[in-house]
Amino acid sequence: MSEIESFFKSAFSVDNVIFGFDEGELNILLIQRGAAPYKGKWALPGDLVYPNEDLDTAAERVLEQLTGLRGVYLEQVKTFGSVNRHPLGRVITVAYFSLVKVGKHAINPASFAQSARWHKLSEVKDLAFDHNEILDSCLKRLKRKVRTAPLGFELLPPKFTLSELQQLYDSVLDLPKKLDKRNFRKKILSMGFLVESDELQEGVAHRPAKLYSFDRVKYEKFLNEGYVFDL
Amino acid sequence: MSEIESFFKSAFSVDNVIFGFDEGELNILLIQRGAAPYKGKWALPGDLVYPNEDLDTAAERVLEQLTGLRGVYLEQVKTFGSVNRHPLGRVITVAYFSLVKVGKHAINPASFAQSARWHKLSEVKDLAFDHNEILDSCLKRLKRKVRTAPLGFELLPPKFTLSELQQLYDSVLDLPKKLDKRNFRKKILSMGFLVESDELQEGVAHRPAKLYSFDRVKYEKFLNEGYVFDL
DNA sequence: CTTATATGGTGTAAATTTTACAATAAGTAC
DNA sequence: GTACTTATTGTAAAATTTACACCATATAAG
Repeated sequence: MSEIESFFKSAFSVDNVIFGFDEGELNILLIQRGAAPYKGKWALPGDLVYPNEDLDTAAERVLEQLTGLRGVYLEQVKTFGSVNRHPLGRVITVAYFSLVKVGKHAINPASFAQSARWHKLSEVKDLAFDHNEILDSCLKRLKRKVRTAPLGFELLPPKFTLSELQQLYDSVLDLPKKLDKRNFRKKILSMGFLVESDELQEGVAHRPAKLYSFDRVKYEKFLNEGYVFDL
Repeated sequence: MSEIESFFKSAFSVDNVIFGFDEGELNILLIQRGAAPYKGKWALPGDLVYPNEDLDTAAERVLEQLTGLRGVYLEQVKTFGSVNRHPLGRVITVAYFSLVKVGKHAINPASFAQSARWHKLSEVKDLAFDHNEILDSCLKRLKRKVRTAPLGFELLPPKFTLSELQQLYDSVLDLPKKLDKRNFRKKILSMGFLVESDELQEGVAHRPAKLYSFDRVKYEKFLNEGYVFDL
């Protein structure tokens, strides 16, 4: 094999850390591998990139095949290419993370693996390949990004309470101390892109909270006036 | 050709945005292409990744072959993989940026291209391939990173004046208003990891400034005490 | 229906950080 | 020695961040 040919003995893939928020906790969607290598192990959903497919498109495809969702938030994070990261050959993988609303979709593992399900982030361990490292990178990115862009809303239903929103931030940021309730509400409301609905929370055994929603147009105005999201 | 084979009809490369700081301005090191495609055009230095080479190693190699420098700051930024980004085939490229001290090295274009030289960032335009887009991403990353980590020092000689340091920040950040001199000095000195030397600036036609240097050990202490670099 | 329980919702004062701003000091050039 | 250029330093006002506690309103239990 000529030297130039050997450059083409490689493939590239995308892997997707799909974050969801459920039961007050950050979750990720994993597949269980149905074949070697790492048969039976949990792994990030991913696939080889098709020859005529852009990277972002491949990441969207993986997500859509698994969840049926389109148009969700997706961000490229980092590329992993250690020589021996894949037992069967040289495969470099581009890691993405996406944010989905848990429950707004059915999971279809068939196209990928023997099974797939949500895992509490706190219970994830020992993934296939270098996927623990990939997860760490994506989580770190999420923690940063969630403070500088209004991404939290991608993980919540269209209408949510301020406590749910704060719980989300507390969970994602995982700070030694929880955010202060009054200060959090003051700050997020002062930005002016959350709109109060006239609906209330239902089915709770206590005073129901008001439901709010994120107004994208108002957020654009907020940006155009020179403000920045910073939590 | 079988479908699986077609996955291997691709290659990957690294491209490196090498930043330097000279004459009060941010500069980048470009090569001039000696062969098609884009013959004669200026481009980012880069190369295919060897079959047994890690991505970071490839980026270090490109930098070392061009400048002779090792151990400089290098950071992966983003991967570009549009189907048609390379006229000769499917090549995805992992973009890195590095920070070097201009003048501490000789440039050796031979291994890459017909020539190579530093360009003022403000005068760079119309690069080969999608390299303008890559440059934009790296510059954006640098702008963010320089405020949250003590990277500026990588672009300066070991001993520098506070005015040089501020000039660097003004240049990199390119804000509508320059930083305030007194506030800048107060803030950076209060972090406690710049050490004043007993030397003075030489060869200037005005009061010479004190020279300072960055103390990496003191910076580690600063971090361990829970502070964060934030400028 | 009364009480227990749980979360929702709200304001203010102190501490800290950020901002704005100008006069003197110390060199070289002529 | 005079002109010129950049170096160096402090303070007051404004803005932001932090800390903190009580009453409201719903369901659940008795």
